[in-house]
Amino acid sequence: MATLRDVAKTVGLSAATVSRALSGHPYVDERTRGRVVRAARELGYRPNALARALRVQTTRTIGLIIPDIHNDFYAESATVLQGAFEEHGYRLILCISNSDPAHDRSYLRTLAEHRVDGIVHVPSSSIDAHELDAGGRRIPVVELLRHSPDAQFDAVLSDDFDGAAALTRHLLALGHRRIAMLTGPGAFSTTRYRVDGYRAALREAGLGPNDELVLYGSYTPECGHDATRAVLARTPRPTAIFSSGSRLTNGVLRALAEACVRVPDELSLVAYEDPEWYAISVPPLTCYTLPLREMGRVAADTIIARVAEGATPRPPVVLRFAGRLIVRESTAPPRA
Amino acid sequence: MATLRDVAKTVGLSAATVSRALSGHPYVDERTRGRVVRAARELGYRPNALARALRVQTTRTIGLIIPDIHNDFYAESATVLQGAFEEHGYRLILCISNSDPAHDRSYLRTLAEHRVDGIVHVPSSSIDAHELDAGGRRIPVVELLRHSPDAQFDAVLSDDFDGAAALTRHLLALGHRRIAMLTGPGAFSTTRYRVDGYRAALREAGLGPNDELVLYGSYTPECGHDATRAVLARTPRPTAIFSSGSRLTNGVLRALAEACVRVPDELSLVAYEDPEWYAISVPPLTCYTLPLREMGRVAADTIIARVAEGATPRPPVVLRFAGRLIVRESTAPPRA
DNA sequence: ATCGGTCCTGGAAACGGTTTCTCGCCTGTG
DNA sequence: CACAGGCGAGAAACCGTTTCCAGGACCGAT
Repeated sequence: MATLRDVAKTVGLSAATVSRALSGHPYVDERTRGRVVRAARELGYRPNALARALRVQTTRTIGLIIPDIHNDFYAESATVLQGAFEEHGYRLILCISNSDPAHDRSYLRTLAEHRVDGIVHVPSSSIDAHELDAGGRRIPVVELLRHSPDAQFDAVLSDDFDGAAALTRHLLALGHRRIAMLTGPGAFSTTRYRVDGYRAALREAGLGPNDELVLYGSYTPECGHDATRAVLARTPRPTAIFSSGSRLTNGVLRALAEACVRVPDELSLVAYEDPEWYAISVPPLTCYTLPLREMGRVAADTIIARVAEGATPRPPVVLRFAGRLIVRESTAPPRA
Repeated sequence: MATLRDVAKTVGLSAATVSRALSGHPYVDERTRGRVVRAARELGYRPNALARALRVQTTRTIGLIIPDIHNDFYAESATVLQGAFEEHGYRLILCISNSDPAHDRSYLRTLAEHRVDGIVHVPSSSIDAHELDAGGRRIPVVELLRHSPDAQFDAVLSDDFDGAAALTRHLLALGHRRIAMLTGPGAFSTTRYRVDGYRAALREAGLGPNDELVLYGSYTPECGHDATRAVLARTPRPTAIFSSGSRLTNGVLRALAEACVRVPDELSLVAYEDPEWYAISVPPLTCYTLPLREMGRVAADTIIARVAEGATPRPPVVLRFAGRLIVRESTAPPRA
């Protein structure tokens, strides 16, 4: 077995003393401690984290729910968060929701049942706050990147409105007027803000809202591919495409290559996010990059602070991080 | 609080009955069950997974340790595994080791302390089998993609030898003779097998082992970039590059673009793995793709079977999956 | 000699579920 | 009427820790 009691038995001490000896408690004789640690090692004793957590009512574990592990966007966040938690002695449980509200809720429930101390959530659904009640107290939640506005959670967001507006303005300044926007589900706050930013930029330029050029879908390469084909078939054909996610961009490029449309000569392309391969794409892509590392760190600090302060009610804080436009070679003035 | 006993108190029953009512036990009056579930819902009762696990001595949780979440290779494995576990009612705890042996071991220990029922491991170090003793029994482990040969674990591997040989033969058949190989740490089994495959293909072609053309590093874009610059500086310059990992490939392409080396006119490029962007790269990359989905599923089935059969000792099985050469447009006969 | 601290150690009660054992009740049967 | 057996429910033990409460030993001060 090798439980605490087994160790206690072999050294002829009580479980209490063994526990104290191993957890560095003062008031335990150094020779006794030596005997205990030696016996523990020999028996291959490994503490049971479950039992400990049950007793001390804290797991030092934080749950992270992200929609998609293939998206650099979220992969990067996960990496940063994990590093930050490690520094503070927290473990990370990573869940992948595939942007499915049912999965989303199910993971939330699971994490609550496992009594994680806190949750960092990239929501794919709006959630009932009381789903998070567990063992009497409310589990602290920090929302990352996406926002469920009615629920009163802390949030660390990017300024999607500004980002989309910046990309659109860049195209407008080059002279583009028919700009197709490819984006994800309208249910996500990110999608809505980006579309709003796009519209606002058009309005600034005195253009009416051409909502027939906004194509909603899911953030997958297939969707980007199909939407691009649809865009290319339009008459008059748009002179620029705004891809609202890196996996969409993948499909966009494939469709453009299939149709032998040259970028930026025949069509300009701007994209949200900046995964590794944007810079080495041919041509390198003009994009809007987010300070993901910083955002991840802030999210980690926020949730850790919330956990530490306990149930003290404090109004939620919402932070928005500005990104940066990177002009590369996928944009040029329209030809015609 | 909302514990089981609280529910019991409000409906005037014993904790035992409430437990039975909620877990679908027979021999509990249907009207009683109704009252219990109603009360549980009203009180917001949420079972404590820790307490349950402590009692029933199983967590229905499986740990997965991967080196790098940014690598499509592992991201895909994680996705497949998660899906498979979900079907069988297992949860997944995902740990990212960054290919650091210290992290690797630390996660192994953490997972053991949390009494996961099994572990799927992409090893970054050779591990002591007895590190996995926990609560008396040995936690089952399945190794994925990489192999620690001395430890007696089940393993689901790709045939790295064959893959590297296939890519090298493809280049040789086109007439290449000076083929540089860019690869990761020599400590990984994957790296060693791939280098062996490369050497074997050269030997078949009657070429001596030109080990000065094998550049070891780490599987990062920076490393690919720097190694490529080093390769380009060699005289005579190699006519082809073999990139042994997708993040390496990223750096290779960037370095080639900076040096204005055209692919495949001036230099051919083959790459291991096949992430989404290989096909839309310019030119699309010739590569060796692995049946990741299938491998993930087999790994999941294997670990679940091991968990189910308990401590029954059974000799470890090692499976190797063959991949497939995909010839795209990054390879051509050498010019000179 | 008594008292009041430190310094060690042990007993026992949690933590929140599950499971075994037991027991009473009811019904049907010989 | 005695009895077997199925059903429903409760008491108590258990999982492996931590921690509160006590108590004994030892020391110096009163």
